[in-house]
Amino acid sequence: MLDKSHKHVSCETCGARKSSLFGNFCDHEISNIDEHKACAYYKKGQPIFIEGSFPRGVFCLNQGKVKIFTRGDEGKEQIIHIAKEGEIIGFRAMFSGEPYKVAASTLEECNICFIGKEDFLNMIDTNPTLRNGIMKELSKELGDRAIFITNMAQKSVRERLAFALLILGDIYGDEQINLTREDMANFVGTATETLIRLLKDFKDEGMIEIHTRKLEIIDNEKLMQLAGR
Amino acid sequence: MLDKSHKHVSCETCGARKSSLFGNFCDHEISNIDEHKACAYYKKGQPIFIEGSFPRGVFCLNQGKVKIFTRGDEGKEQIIHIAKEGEIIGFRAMFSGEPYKVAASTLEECNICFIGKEDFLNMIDTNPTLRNGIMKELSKELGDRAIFITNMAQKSVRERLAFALLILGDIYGDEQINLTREDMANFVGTATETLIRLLKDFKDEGMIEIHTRKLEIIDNEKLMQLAGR
DNA sequence: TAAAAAAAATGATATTTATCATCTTTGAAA
DNA sequence: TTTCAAAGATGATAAATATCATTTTTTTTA
Repeated sequence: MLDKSHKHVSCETCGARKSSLFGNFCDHEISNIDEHKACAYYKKGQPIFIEGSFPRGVFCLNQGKVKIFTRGDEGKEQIIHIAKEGEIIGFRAMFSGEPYKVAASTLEECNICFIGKEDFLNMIDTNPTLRNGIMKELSKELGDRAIFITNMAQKSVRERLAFALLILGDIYGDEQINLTREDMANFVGTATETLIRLLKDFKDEGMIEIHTRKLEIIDNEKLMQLAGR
Repeated sequence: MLDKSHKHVSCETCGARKSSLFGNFCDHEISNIDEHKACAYYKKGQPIFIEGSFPRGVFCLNQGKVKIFTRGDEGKEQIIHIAKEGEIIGFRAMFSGEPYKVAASTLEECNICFIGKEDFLNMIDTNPTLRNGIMKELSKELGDRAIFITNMAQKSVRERLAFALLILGDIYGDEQINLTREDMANFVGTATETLIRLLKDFKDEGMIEIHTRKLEIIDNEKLMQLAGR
């Protein structure tokens, strides 16, 4: 259980920072963020920002997992990305000048820090390393999404599930994958019932183990083979 | 028929430039590009760069249309974007440090200029306006691709075709849409046969007119309604 | 302009996946 | 604990779309 107070989480001691875009900031820069940011505890299932609203800053994920998603015409969610500790969320809309095209909400309890738009853009202007890191990140994601689109268009649901499980395995690390069947279906891009049936198949075929809500990957090799490439 | 010589196309007189990211460059900056770029004529169907290779610079589209695509496991193309006059192509891989995740090839005769990596990155570093333009572009595309993914996951082929036709209508402007059925199917993300059948339905329903290879949009309203939103 | 190649079109059929209805299990709250 | 709501699971059925085989039309090139 996380600390639910709104106590300040220092960037200096933030375990997630090392792996983040702020990873190589010097002391001076770190204390600059520390002074300007606000920290907050989020319950499971809480929205961080919603589609269509205008961004007022970026969010830095100190602890927990967050889903980034859009909604189709009938309101069904499509999960585009699952962010983990250390990721900066919502910086895309900071540059595009458009309102958010995606929404973000927590998948579990989270500690999230907020950096205001002005402060963030200021950092970008004055810190080439951060700037290059951001540009690199934007570019990488753009490439990933091209592949995501192609998978959606050409792979079967079964293949996409294998692909999704591999990604989820990376995100959850040593922890077991912990998502509702609905969220998982919305990540794979299929109906919840179809996802449930396929998970059972995967279990029967020895690729995963199902511990009620949590999933464990047993045969990475086989999943990779099935996912293609 | 375009000029097939490898004659230098001057940025000063380039009609496509006004609407491009170089649109507001001053004389000094323009002549800087002019000195460092190379111009080339491309035939229809010629590759500009391929998936997996390493980028050596960016391409500036002076005349013609270019498809940006990936290939799925069975080699089938998925068209991610169709670039038109004025667009800069291939700058994503310039920042990501990765090889190209997409390929580009011409859909018609093109005049394309090339700016080397070093020169381009130099411009980015020293020209904040260009840099912000690039970041805005990356961000916008990222948002567009989130919607693309969602459409793929949740819309029927019929709805996606309507959506695709609207986008193609924008790209082709007053010209008629001019793509092979296969390319169009690879943009919509469906089988060529399915696309052909649906085009006939759309014609019968009065949404488009088919002039052999070229398509004309007749009822924009109806397409928008069908595409959803 | 004829021949060949590429693209477009059509029909029949199979397969995948969504949808709807219902039932069971799990976890949270009273 | 017991109770209730949410999540998970299952079965039957329908619909959408892919696939394969074949024919026709258009475009390219010799």
